[in-house]
This record gives sequence, structure tokens and C-alpha cells, in this order.
Amino acid sequence: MNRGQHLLAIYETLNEHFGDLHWWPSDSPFEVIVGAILTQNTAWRNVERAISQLKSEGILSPEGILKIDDRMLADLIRPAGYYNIKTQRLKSFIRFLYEECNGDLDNMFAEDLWHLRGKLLKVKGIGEETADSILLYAGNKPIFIIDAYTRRILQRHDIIQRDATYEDVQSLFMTHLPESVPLYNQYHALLVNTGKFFCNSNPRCDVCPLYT
DNA sequence: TGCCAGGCCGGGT
DNA sequence: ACCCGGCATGGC
Repeated sequence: MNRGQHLLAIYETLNEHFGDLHWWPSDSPFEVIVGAILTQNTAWRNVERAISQLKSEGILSPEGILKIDDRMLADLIRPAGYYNIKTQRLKSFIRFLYEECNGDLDNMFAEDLWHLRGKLLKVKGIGEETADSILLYAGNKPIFIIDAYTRRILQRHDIIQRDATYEDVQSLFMTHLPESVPLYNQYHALLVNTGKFFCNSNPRCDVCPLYT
């Protein structure tokens, strides 16, 4: 079985086990973007608290984040950790959105995928995974997200080397799978769920569906 | 109680 | 081009 077939087999197994996960949990594309920044190296549970505070203050919008004072924003997102840095990251994204896209996400996502990705990567606080999460889950663009779970699972199954770069792993998925937003969406969600439920609590993976 | 969570940046080799 | 410390809360 070559690596492409292996990737498809893993998808089938996980999809059968978990079913449709309909990611990313959110009420709006903007909420996805905020979540993508807040969840950097942070448990999602804590991000939910932060987002719910932003909602209850009525500032979960580009204009809301633009206008709120840094100190107040930091206080609201405190549960997500790294609150000072993440305040700056949210603000720098908002500055980009206003300066380059007239403050409008529809304008932003009207750009060509890879061109927009390049621009997002220039925003301080947005790296590859965050950019790709924004593109796929907020913008419905066909790009595959690589995260720590994905790497661990693929390493464990000898599909990638430990020193594979982000681009190596991403192109592996994107050259072997059909280009499909729903597929990329569901596959990444499946990998994260697998990591959460089987790798963390059961590092030996005895009960992981990929081993049974 | 210490370690980790859906990373990224900046300074040092 | 890598490598590493810093960033911070909440759960187990």
C-alpha cells in the first residue's frame, strides 16, 4: 500500500468510527478566525470561555475588536492564556483586514487562495497552521491543515519522517487526495479527534481505531 | 503537582 | 537554516 492509499484508508477508518464532525464549531467566519488565533497552543475549552466573553460584550466583530481598548480585550480573552500576545495578534489581523480588505471578510476571501495565504503569513501572529485554519474553516478554501496531532499520527504510522516540514506534510495530503473542501474539513477534524481521544489518554493506542 | 493543550515570534548559533 | 526560551490559563 503506497502512502496515498494509506492516507485514504486512514480517512475511511476514522470517518467510519467518528462520523460527520461538522467542524469548525462557530456562528460566523469571523468567530472562526478569532478562535484560530486564540487556540494557538491552547486547549479549546479555554478558548470557548474567551469567545463567549467576547460575545457577551458584543464585540465579536471586526469593528468590535478594532475599537476595544487593548487592556479590556486582554481581560476578556484571559481564559485563553497568552492574553497579552493574543491581544496583539487579534489587533494585527484586524489592522490587516481594514488596511488591505476594507474591513470586510468577503473582500478578503475574494482573493486567490495562495496569494491570500502569503498575505496572511505576513501578519504578525499568523503562522502556517493559523493561516490554513482561517482559509479552510472560515473561507471554505481547499487547503489542508497540518497540526501537531496530524504529525504525531502520521509519524506513528511511518508515513512521514520526524523532520518533515509543514509544506512536506501538507503537499503529501494535497497531492494524494482529491481537492475537496468538505474532505479536507472532515479529515483534519478526524485527526484532531483521534489525537484527543486516543493519543493523549492512551499513548500506546491500544484502542485507537487505526490499530484495530 | 507538574505537564500539557488544535503555535508563533525573536534572538542566538 | 535550525534551535530555544518566552508567552499564561485551566484540567487532569
